[in-house]
Amino acid sequence: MNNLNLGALIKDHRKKAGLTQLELANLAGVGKTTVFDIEKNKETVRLNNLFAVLRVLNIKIEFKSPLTK
Amino acid sequence: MNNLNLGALIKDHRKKAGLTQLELANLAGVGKTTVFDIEKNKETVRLNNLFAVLRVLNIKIEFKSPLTK
DNA sequence: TTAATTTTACCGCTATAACAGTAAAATAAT
DNA sequence: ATTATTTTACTGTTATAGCGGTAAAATTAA
Repeated sequence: MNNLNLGALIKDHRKKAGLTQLELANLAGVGKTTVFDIEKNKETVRLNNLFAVLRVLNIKIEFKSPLTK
Repeated sequence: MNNLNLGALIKDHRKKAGLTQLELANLAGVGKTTVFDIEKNKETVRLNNLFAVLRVLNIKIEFKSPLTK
């Protein structure tokens, strides 16, 4: 899905990992502004930056369609 | 997963939909270069552009982690 | 084969994401 | 309450994604 709550999902995972936005940003190798934007569901972020954040939080992406099922 | 074959997945769906890169780009409201880049697994594309392409092809995204399971 | 289509790969230009500061809200801790 | 921490929201600058145009490969159709 075009998950509009991706930001909330990431924030929740970050909190449970005991990380601040700045710590997550440093671990992911992105700027703090980018983490802030991602958690605010700003969809103009770049895919590589999102991937870097997801990797730190151990969140996997799956793509599904009628063809892949 | 940080699906490295997202490009191939999209290309496959596009082909099965009988669309050219240019047609898909127009339907998604992005430039042809963007579709080309996405199919080449260029991860610096912007999330909104990827979402627009996925929507046209009816591909859904899911995020999974030990916490969401 | 040849012709038509599509994909790949450039180009220059424009718009803006990403960045590190900074500072003010908001939240949490004492 | 006060203090410390974190988040939010700006800034100016820099790097580059995205764009249409073009043209050459590659692929497909005739």
